[in-house]
Amino acid sequence: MTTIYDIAKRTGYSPTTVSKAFNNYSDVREKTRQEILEAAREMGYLPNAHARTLTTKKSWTIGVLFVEGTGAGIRHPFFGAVIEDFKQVAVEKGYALMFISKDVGGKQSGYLENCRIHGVDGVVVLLSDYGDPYFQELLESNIPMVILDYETAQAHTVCSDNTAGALQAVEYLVSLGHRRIAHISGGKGTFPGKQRELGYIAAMESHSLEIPEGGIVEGAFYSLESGYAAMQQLLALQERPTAVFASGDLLAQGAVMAARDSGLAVPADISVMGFDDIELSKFVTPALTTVRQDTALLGRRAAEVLLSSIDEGRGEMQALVFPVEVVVRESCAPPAEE
Amino acid sequence: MTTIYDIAKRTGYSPTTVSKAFNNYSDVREKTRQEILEAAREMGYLPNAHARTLTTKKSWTIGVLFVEGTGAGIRHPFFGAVIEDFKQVAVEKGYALMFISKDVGGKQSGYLENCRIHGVDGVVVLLSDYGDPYFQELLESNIPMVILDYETAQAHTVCSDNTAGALQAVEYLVSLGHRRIAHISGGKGTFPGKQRELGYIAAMESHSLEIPEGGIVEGAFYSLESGYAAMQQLLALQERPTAVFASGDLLAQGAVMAARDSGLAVPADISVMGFDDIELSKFVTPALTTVRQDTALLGRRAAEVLLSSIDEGRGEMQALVFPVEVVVRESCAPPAEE
DNA sequence: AGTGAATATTAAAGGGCTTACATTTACGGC
DNA sequence: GCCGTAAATGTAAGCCCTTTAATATTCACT
Repeated sequence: MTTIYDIAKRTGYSPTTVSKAFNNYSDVREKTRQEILEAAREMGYLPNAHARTLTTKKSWTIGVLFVEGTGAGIRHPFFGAVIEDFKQVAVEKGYALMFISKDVGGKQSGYLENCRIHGVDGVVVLLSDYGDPYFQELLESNIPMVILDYETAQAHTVCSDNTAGALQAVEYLVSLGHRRIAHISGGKGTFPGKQRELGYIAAMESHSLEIPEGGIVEGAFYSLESGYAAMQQLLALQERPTAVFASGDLLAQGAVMAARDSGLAVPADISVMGFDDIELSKFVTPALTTVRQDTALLGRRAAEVLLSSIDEGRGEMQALVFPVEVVVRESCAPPAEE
Repeated sequence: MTTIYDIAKRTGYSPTTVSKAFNNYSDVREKTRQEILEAAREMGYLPNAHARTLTTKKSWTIGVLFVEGTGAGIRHPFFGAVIEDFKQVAVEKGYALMFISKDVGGKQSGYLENCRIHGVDGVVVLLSDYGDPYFQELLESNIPMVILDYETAQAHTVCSDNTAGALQAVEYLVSLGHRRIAHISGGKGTFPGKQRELGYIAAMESHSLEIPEGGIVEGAFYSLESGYAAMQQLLALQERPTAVFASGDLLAQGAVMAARDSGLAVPADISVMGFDDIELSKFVTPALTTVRQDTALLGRRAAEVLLSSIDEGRGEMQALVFPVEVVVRESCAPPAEE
């Protein structure tokens, strides 16, 4: 492995000068720099990131805290899309991404601990359970951080305007003529779930529509299965709703399947609307009418916020909220005449 | 930041002993170790991975080479699933995962270079374009490596039995009574694409079935759009095939949509079969009959192969091939009477 | 020539950890 | 009491790089 010492020996300069040549110090003569760079190329020199980090305290590494345990992980359609765009700008700026787990080598250690051990310069958080004590510990720390799908004054946050999204969704259903609109809520603990539920309630109130007794059902983990189960509950209601707004696309799709299995046609007999616009939503039949989040924008802006927080200190915490839009497809229609 | 020197000072032992205490050397007395560990805990000591790596030459980091550029990246449904399981066993064994890009900080540098700079202990490769010269460069190197969805004698490889899968697919279609079976092939450059096409051809021959002129169409990037276009070509054929075997689920789904847009019902008028069994395949209508790859197994075994290659030297190259299975759902049926 | 200011180069000190090797301590046996 | 061995601990060098402060060189100008 070639080091700056080897280059120094070969060119006759000191290691100091060699190092400076690579780091574009203004006090090495252009001719000298060229000589050194040329030698480095010939010798196949590559800098050692660990040695550099050891002295500079800067690792050029960003920790990625990704949903663990639920079995979704990297597969998670929404977070997966966001992180991909995040990665693009981070890499562009010279950073590498590293997954931070809480149990490494079978030892329970926690996110913060692993961040410290690896000396990451910052962290991007994409979790669904923000109650996790290990996450809280990280949150208390002073590591530059950006969190997705969550809001807190303790860190920069980036999320979609869930409340407004839910509002728009209900608006749309109302505009089709629906009045008995039920809601399949996201998991209790999730931030977007709460927001969307709030938006739903607010929208119903603003139209003076009554929320049917039992008209809000919780679906766990945003999973297809829980959407299915939730829909079964809704269909068993005294007065069956004519439209259902689900907090996630998978929940919605589960609802569609439950309706179908009960002999109801979507959207002829009952309308179903989702949230997220994950990839599969345009392929299912009927294609899902939903609320689209701009994942590319979320990812990109999250990266920008984090990087500038790394460069310029944490500064004022930013809570970025991005607008969403209703994507009309085939799963909603005016209610059937009664 | 607490270091072993701080602990040494506080406990009165030397840094050496402190280091040994952490590394479970047998020559520190149990009582001493306890004292040191206790002090470390009180002082909030955490080891510095970079310093450790610098001396030991072992980074406990695995580089992940993930499809770039096509826009799919982490979203890629198949690779995403595989890497998730890979990650699980790697983390379990104490490794962290780091994404390796070829252009960092706007500089074109290449995979190998970045692996060296970060001193990764090994690399897992999930690419679709294995012709990339930067990948070739990496392949020539001696970095422990496991490659997915590819075969070469130069590295350990893990893939599904694509040929057999294609064979089984055709078998199944034949068993339903189909004889005019067309194929939508994967991209020219992809390894699984070639394998599956070969399997298709072999299967057709073994049944003495003629491959219709123009009955093999290439779909680029395994994308929905190219599946759609390919299907349009097939439907325009003199004698329309009664069944189409597509090299990927997205291709297949595109084909289904093309058929539908041409006024054909799937599977009543034409059967469509896919490959991969990505998540959405069970949600579309008709649910896609396809060939399932065991992504969990692929990921897990890939990790095991890589880790043992790291521990015990590269050794004999292994080419692991895993069986696949036909998943019967709704998109295939016996051909219509003529 | 001599001065001072600017420019170019280097020595040396870390950064936090591991490890080969050296040294000290403990202890049973004579 | 002294020796030898095994067990426990310590010294010091080294991993590769950066950075501060000091030294050397150049050059313009009296």
